[in-house]
Amino acid sequence: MAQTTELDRQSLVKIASFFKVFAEPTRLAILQMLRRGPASVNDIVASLSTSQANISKQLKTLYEADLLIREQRGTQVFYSISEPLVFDLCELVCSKLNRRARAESSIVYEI
Amino acid sequence: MAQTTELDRQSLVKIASFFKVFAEPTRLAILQMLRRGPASVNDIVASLSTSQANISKQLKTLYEADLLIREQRGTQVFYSISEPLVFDLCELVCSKLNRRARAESSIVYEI
DNA sequence: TCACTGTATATCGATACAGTCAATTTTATT
DNA sequence: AATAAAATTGACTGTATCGATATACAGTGA
Repeated sequence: MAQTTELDRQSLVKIASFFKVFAEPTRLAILQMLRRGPASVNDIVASLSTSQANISKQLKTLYEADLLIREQRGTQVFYSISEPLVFDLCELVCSKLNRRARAESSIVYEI
Repeated sequence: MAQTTELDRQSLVKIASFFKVFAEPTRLAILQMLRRGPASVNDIVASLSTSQANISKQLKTLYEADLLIREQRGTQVFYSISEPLVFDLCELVCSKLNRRARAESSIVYEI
């Protein structure tokens, strides 16, 4: 049974770093795309409007956060989501933003 | 029934901004403290090791993200957590980091 | 080995923001 | 009014990082 303790600074820094991974729209766009299934870097580049270099950089960030699986096939590299947590997290936030948005507009957030 | 749609850039930016609020250790420390109940700015300053001006600034960020309730009593201002989402979010992330950490150490993350 | 494709990295300009210090506002007290 | 206490705001600095361009690297086939 886990015990609730006050976290030291170092632990808070780690948690903050984890949230930071989700705190960029391009990375969220990548996650949104990968939700449909594995995709190569080129697939992702084709579906987003930013440079390949930038996609690669963001994929590295997501990968190092342990959120993605990397699989090389020939010259291509396929990425896929490794953590169901990704969906849970986004669902939580989206549902909150939806609740909030419903009061003002009809936009529905969903990843 | 909510319908799953691809989000446009603008929506992703909003979601990213929301995550960004959780992406700073000082703000997480404030949330951790407020978890025990409402506290004045001074209370928070006393329990954390940063300036009062900084605490004020971070409180403002949390407040504008709609995560805190602000209540003025005399010259003091009391803040408290307004969103159960805060706990859900942190629990999700902490449990993941705990799972990951257990393989390496005995640190237990909890907010 | 050479050329080609797919991916990763190096570097850089621009921007964002945490944190600090000083000044200011706000409320209560005398 | 004047003063004090509590909190906020503004200007500033240093750091981090997004996105872009150019380049390098890895794998494949001729």
